[in-house]
Amino acid sequence: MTKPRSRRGGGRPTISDVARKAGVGAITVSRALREPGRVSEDLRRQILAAVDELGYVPDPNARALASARAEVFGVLVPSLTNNVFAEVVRGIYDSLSDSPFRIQIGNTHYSGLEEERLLQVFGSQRPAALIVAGIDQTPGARRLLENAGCPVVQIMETGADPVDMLVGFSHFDGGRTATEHLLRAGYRKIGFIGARMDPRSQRRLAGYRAAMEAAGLFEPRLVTTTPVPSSVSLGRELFRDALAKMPTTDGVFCNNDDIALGVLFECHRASLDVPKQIGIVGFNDLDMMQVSFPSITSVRTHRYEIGTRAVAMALAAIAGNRPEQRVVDLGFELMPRESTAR
Amino acid sequence: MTKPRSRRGGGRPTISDVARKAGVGAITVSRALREPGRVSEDLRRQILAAVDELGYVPDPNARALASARAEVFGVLVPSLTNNVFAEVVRGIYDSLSDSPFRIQIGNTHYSGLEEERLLQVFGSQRPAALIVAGIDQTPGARRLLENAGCPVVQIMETGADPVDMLVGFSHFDGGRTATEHLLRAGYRKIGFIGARMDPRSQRRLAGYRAAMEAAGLFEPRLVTTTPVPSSVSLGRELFRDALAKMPTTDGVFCNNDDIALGVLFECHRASLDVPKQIGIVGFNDLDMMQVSFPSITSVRTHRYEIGTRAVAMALAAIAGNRPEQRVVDLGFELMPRESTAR
DNA sequence: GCTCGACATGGTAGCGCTACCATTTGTCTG
DNA sequence: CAGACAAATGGTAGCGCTACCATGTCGAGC
Repeated sequence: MTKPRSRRGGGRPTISDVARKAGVGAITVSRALREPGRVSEDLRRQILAAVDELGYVPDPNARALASARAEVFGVLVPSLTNNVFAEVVRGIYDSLSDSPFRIQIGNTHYSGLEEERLLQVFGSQRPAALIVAGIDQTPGARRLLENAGCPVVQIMETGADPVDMLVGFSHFDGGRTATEHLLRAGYRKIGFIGARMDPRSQRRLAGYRAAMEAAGLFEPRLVTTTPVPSSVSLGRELFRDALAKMPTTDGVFCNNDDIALGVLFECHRASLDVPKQIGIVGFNDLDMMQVSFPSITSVRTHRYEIGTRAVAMALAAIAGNRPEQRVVDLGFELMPRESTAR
Repeated sequence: MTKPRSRRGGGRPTISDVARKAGVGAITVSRALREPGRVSEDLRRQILAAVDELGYVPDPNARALASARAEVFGVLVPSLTNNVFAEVVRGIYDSLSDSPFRIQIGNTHYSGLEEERLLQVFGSQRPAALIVAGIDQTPGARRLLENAGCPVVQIMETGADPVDMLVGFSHFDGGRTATEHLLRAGYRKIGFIGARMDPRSQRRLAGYRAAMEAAGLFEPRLVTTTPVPSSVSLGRELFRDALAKMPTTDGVFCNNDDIALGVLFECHRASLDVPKQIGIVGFNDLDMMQVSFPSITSVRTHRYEIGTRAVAMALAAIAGNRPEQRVVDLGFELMPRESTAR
């Protein structure tokens, strides 16, 4: 009658090792670790001492299995290298670093199908919460989110009909505000240059169009877009295309700051004076916008805050006090700079 | 005598539901899913049909508990927003997207203690593999890696004494090569500008210093560094500081491309001719380096490949055929451009 | 015909933890 | 001082899966 002790486990201490050492029941150890308030001061001390001495670390897999709930935040973003999402993710990490929650990031590559697949994978773990970028999920993905059985926060946008909660801002308004700024500065032949053209870019384009139409200045040939992923070099190329199409262009609203920077560099190369001959507005307001020469006007978005706020809302919902405000609009801020100061 | 069926689980189908439906034992379902070759054609078809019909998805937590091994890659990087690590992580994701492995990223914030803490957390899950940035772990972290019981790949550097496997390149050589290039182009008062100054930056600085000393041109006052995180605007500031200290500076080797871009912008602002009056070399060769005006010489590093290669090595080790080459040097490539062409 | 081993399948017993319920003890009420 | 009730602790029975071992079947080899 030998005890088969630790058939597979690498001999790591388990909760009953701790319990034995502390002279208590296993369940009390479990409680001492998760709800310290429910265990008497004395025992708690004893237990923590035993934990320390044995170097006990709870097994999150066993925990998840027994409680039917993993201490994991699932995060779905379309890109990892895009600075915007990197900032959001950083906000999420920073807000969660002192919590017991682990983070699992999925990269959807801007694909609805991939998003659906990842949602399936993430859902099978019974995560504590899900944070997903965007509001344009496929019907299948939306159903998965609705049945996830955990708080869900959609991020980056605003809208009336979130799955559960929503934090972001209006890309349409951002695009319109940027364009109106150029109009106010006196630019007339204002182009739109955009890469990737995901749903958010589309909404910024729609905002641009609304502003241009309101001014009676919209022309389809002012719009230059591509589904290719955004980059500084692409910005330069697209601007050249745009100028070839419309040589009288006197301003551009760029889909994002990378594109804007590419446009600025092309202006330097082509000896086009910014802001005199060409006005430039970017989107997101990365650090470099204020440093470039000339500095570039941009629409500042609160990316890091979107991450922290999404986590805060999810944590509140987990704790049982779901925020009454299910949709949070963090807005944006136009940062006028030299590139439009003529 | 009611059956307590699914006391807690959200009523999701389990492996025995599938087994019952397919008319086989649970263990056969398990095998059909993990080692299809060991189950007869007939049963396999039946089982997969049942899986489909019920919408069965295996519970990774239960799986991990039973097999004492989670299908998780733990990845530890010092920053999520730094483009360099974002690219590495992208490589890791892309290489793992068709595998059953999930990815868990930890952000160490350049802190050895935080790295140690995260290693503890990650280790408790019994991950399939660990990928960690750098070779300068604390003794405690190194011990945790050695006892992780899974393949470990250190990345971003080369060295003689990896914990297990290592993929990267020599930052010292990179720094020296960049500096030698400036020297060859005729620059003499070459400054070093660096932010953050993590171990890799330190090695690049050491490479710079070696090259300058070999040329008999090293001076401590040519070096301008700060522990502050890197950014374009910081690059501009540091360059101003450097010029104030050493007005005769005629070239700079920048710790990274952000700093280099900041230097370039400051040159524009101060009407310093690049490359005539000031030569600039960056590090990493981000896309924008080739687009800027003038384009900036940089040291191209193979970040994405570091990620894919690290995963390939880990997967090989998991499969039992540990690569004979435990240390892989992916090298780097100097990209000479206008910023040093005088 | 019989043994042997390869192959296919299944049963049993956990993996390490927590939900649920039971028990004990102490404290407060009337 | 009985009764009620809260607080502290423990036992039992799983969570859903897989490692391990057992069983059955079949054809090859003697």
